[in-house]
Amino acid sequence: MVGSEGPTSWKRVRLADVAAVAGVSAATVSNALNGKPGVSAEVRVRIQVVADGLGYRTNTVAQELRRGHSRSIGLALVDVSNPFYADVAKGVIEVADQNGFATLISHVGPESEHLEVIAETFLDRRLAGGLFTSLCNADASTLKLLQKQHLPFVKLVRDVAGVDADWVGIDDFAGGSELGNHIADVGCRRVAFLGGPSDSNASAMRGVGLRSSLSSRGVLVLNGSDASISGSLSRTSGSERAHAVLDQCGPIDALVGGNDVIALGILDACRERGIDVPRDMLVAGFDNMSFSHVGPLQLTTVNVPREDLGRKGACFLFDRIQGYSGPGRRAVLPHELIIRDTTTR
Amino acid sequence: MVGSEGPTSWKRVRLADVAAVAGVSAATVSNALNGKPGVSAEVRVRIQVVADGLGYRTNTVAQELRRGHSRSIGLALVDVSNPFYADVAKGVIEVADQNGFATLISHVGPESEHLEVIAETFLDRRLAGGLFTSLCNADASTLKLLQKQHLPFVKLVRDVAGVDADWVGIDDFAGGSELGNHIADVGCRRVAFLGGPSDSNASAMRGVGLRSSLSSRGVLVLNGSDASISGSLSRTSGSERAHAVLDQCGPIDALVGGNDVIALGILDACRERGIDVPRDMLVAGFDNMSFSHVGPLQLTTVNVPREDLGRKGACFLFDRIQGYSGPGRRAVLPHELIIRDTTTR
DNA sequence: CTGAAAGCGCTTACAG
DNA sequence: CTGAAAGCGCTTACAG
Repeated sequence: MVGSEGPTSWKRVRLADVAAVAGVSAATVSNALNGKPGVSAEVRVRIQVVADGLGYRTNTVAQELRRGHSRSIGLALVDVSNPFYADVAKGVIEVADQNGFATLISHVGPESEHLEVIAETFLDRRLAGGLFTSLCNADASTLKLLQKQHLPFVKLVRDVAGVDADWVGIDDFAGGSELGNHIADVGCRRVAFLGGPSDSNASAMRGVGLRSSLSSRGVLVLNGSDASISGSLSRTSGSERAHAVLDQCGPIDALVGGNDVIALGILDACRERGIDVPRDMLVAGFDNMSFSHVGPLQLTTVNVPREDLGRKGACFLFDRIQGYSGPGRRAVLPHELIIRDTTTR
Repeated sequence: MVGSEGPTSWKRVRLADVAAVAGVSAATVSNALNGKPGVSAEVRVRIQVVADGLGYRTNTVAQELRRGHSRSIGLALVDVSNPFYADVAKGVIEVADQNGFATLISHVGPESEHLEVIAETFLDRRLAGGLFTSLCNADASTLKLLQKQHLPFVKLVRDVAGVDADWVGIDDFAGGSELGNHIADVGCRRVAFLGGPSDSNASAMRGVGLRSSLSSRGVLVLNGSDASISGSLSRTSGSERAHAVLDQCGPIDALVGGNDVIALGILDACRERGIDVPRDMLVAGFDNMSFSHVGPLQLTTVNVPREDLGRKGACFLFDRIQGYSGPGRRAVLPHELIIRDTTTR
């Protein structure tokens, strides 16, 4: 058996080895193994037997080079251990698997630090395409580089202005607006919003939607022009900003986080100050992460179909990989307001 | 500029194009771009300018084929959207990035369904190595195939008997045993354990450790030979088994989950039955997932350094990729018992 | 139905 | 310091 003659001189078995043993040409082995026509049944079987016996495995790298296209896609995200993106990644991987593609996951830094490096890696590896999350407006030039190099890609969740490409997300404005109406419905008059980063268009639209419905209902948004309105999507940021707003804005009926992680920080601050949610104040978040409905105090939030987002994005990408080349499409997936303990008195 | 002459006939610029424009040979361009000696400073600069001007990007696929080794590693896990593995993945990706390697993430099914297919993919893509989580004993033959093909890999978290390879995990027995001592310390006399899958050696050792310390303290393990002792690592499984045990085993002082997700299910069951934790009964989990300390009722658990596990595993793998070939090593990372509300009266 | 030859885009000895 | 040639392991027209 090939491969058992000592560790120093070990070589993987190549297609040429199979051809030699089977007594046919490399071309015939290639055709047989790839199920192409023009190989007699008898030879086909013989080649398969020899290949199996030798433990032959095709070399995908050589295949890709020769065929001129790879069967891998790239997914760029801020952090796989962020459950939001982990769910998106799951959807992407699922569709990629179904298409026989591998998924390569890269981490961009929290401020898109490495996006350009990642894009270049995708290019160098000749990936079939890419999916980008956590985009901010400054990334437009990098995405344009990708377009110049004809690498198909889709924008997930966040959009970036001035780059015509497929996008998949939800209607953040509508989500924010529905949440605002609910907050008004339950009688709040003085509300503060602790949003996400100012350069995320998704975060921005959530805030705009929320504030538009709130003010149309005559509800006061206390920190409209305040620094607290935007910040990082972290629990500590939520807690710190909640404290700041509670110190500065007088009585508050409800505090809304730009996502559930921020809302968790808000709940931390409430615990620290002895504020009883929902008796003394209401709290809501965004995203419907699993941790938002663990334990006795469950969070009101807006559901975002994260896996579906990943799946739909991957489908868009595979359309393009398979040759579709129309203008950028937009898929707006359904969101849903979920009312739980923290806004129910 | 190359690449602007119409969409129908677009070609990426190759090293040969750079050579032609710069008026040197391909070999010289290669040496210059790869920082090899033997290229005059003047020529080196000229080549760089031409390459940049043309928008040249090296073709990693061709490089890999020629050099005979890839700069990608594979990571197999049950599900990236499982936060346990997402954290492990984060550690792996971090170290891979530092080494200039890409990380390819594959999903094995819940019962290792696709592990063999994934292993073959890793082989076919000529990956530099692989990291495997969620392994069960039936996977030994697949791992041996990898060894026969000389693909370096490491086993993460779960171990599988009979496969000599690097392993990184924690001392699950000791973790279980410490948890058992704590449960005994707070005065419990009748305890049930709702563990993970029977073919996971990590789950098994947690149970063995817990039960050994419990019985040495004279505490009764109610479901020692019961079907409820093992099951899937899901919230519903935890809840269902908690109900079963509460129905069948008489009074219970504490219910311990094989991981935090199961413990969450136990808490669900308690809520449904009106059992007040920790007043009426104590609950503990394992893993210290972030959701275990959200909200007012925080879970006692055993911390597992998940990112470190991923990092250490990747370091082991890179040792081997860089030529180390000693026998399988074992890294036991520190765990820590974390006592919170659910076992504090 | 089968094979000889060329080529995907690089890098690596080897000569000069 | 630079270049011509061979080759990594495949696949793809093209002949026979």
